[in-house]
Amino acid sequence: MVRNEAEHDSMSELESQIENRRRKRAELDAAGIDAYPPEAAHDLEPTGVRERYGGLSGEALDQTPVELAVPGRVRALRSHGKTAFMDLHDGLDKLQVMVRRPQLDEGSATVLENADLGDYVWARGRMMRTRTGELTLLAEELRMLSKALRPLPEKWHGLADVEERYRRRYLDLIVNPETRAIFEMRAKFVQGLRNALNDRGFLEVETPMMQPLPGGAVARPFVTHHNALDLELYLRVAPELYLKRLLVGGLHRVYEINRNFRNEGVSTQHNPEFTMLEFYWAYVDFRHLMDFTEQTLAGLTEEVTGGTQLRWKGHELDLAPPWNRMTVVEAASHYSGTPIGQLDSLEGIENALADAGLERPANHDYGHALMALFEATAEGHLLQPTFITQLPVEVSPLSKQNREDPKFTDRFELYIGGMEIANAFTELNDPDVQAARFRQQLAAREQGDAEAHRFDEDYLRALEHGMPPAAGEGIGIDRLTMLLTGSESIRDVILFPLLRPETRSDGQDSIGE
RNA sequence: GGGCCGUUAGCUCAGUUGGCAGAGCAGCAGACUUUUAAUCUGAUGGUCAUAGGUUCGAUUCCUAUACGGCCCA
Repeated sequence: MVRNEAEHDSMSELESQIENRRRKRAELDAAGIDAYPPEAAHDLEPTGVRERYGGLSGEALDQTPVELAVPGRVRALRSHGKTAFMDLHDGLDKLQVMVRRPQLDEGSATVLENADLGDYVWARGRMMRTRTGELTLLAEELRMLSKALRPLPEKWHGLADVEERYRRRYLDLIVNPETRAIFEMRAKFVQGLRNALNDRGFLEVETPMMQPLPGGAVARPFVTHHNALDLELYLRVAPELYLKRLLVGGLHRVYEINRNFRNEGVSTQHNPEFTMLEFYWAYVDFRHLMDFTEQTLAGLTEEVTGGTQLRWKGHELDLAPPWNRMTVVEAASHYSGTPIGQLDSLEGIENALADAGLERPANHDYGHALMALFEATAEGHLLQPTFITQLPVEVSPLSKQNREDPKFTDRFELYIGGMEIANAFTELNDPDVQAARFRQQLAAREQGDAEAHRFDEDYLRALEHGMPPAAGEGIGIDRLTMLLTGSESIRDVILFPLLRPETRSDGQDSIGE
């Protein structure tokens, strides 16, 4: 296609910047300098240099010279005629490098000539302090470690465009130190959880993420296919049923920290893949897990953030034990303003739903109605850590019933900041009762409840071999990280959250259709 | 799925009640031997998300679409 002149020689701003950088790369090539050398022998990175020599005065550095080779990404470049300064970053800290052009060998001078913001550069020289007292490497030699062909976002404002931060997380991490801090805190917290469990004799295991029968949670699964076996498989919605098979197998304290996949909408609190800790503890019941949970989460919060208080959406949360404990009925009654006695029948709850202007849930039973009332009226108010106990049996197909009131199960959900953070219960280990629960779920499924639990014969068979009394819990790592870091969207605590694929904006897609 | 909002230079943002599109940073050319958001001079850089429509004229108004954000389901 013939285009007119104006279009012909036009080069976008970005293209011309890339062109400039490629030109510099070519000049390095022409000088016989490898723009992408295979290694970079060095003494310390910028953070290490500061840790080690940050306390030394200029005089001390002059008296006992320190020679160092340091690599890093060029984040600032200030040229003053015959002198130039560059800041080398390692992601945590920076080190200023000073060069005097007349004192550089020819190769180093070529590197300086052709250095841009964003390049990885290596500098060797002597440590000193400048007139302003800045700890500085006075370089005698420079090497290019990796030539960046694209420009970085602006140094001062960083990368603000939310979509760009998620799609190009590497840029977000380079220019926004808060982003890095979130993921470091997340890692530290997960490590603390592992330590807490390992210290109590738990064994970390990995169970299938691809399951022939999805189970362990009320959720819709992703479907996939194994070619060689010609087998429908589901990405797991929970590891629960496999971990409990391990209880049967005598692994009496087990846990797994990994991804679950639920085929549902995306929101500030939901990503289709998310990370859960699930652990199972033989011979204890759900009350024991409440104690363990509040102690452990409060302790780790303090360890990671320095205190038990958290700022969350303008509120001050305090994770210091003891935490509130109330039953679902108590919470629903309190926050909906319904007399507690009215909530012991399906009819009473449906009246309360109607009074609150809420629709009846599709599953026409006591448990689903009660949970609908609770979720609509109470959940968002539960800012301070609160254990909501005694969930109804209809929504708890894997929990053991309460011995006094069989309408309810020995189960709790933990709410913090208005979000469900954890879910735990005394495990149902009576194979006959479990079989009956599966049948009930099957009936619900046949009536159109796509989230109802499947009938898992292989799991029942395991229970028939005897599972010790036990309690199990799942803790949402992403949401906890949100609380710890004050992130109001789950996408801010997941490195690569699910986004729709980018489409080209040059109109090409709209032609074919 | 619904409602509201956003999309302007590589980045961060102005702006046009419809009349040649603006700044800072980055980039380019130059000056400068202790700067650190270096400074100074100069010249650049735009399909104003995409596709239609209204209009003498649309980046601006209208419609649709894409992607994103927030809220609701």
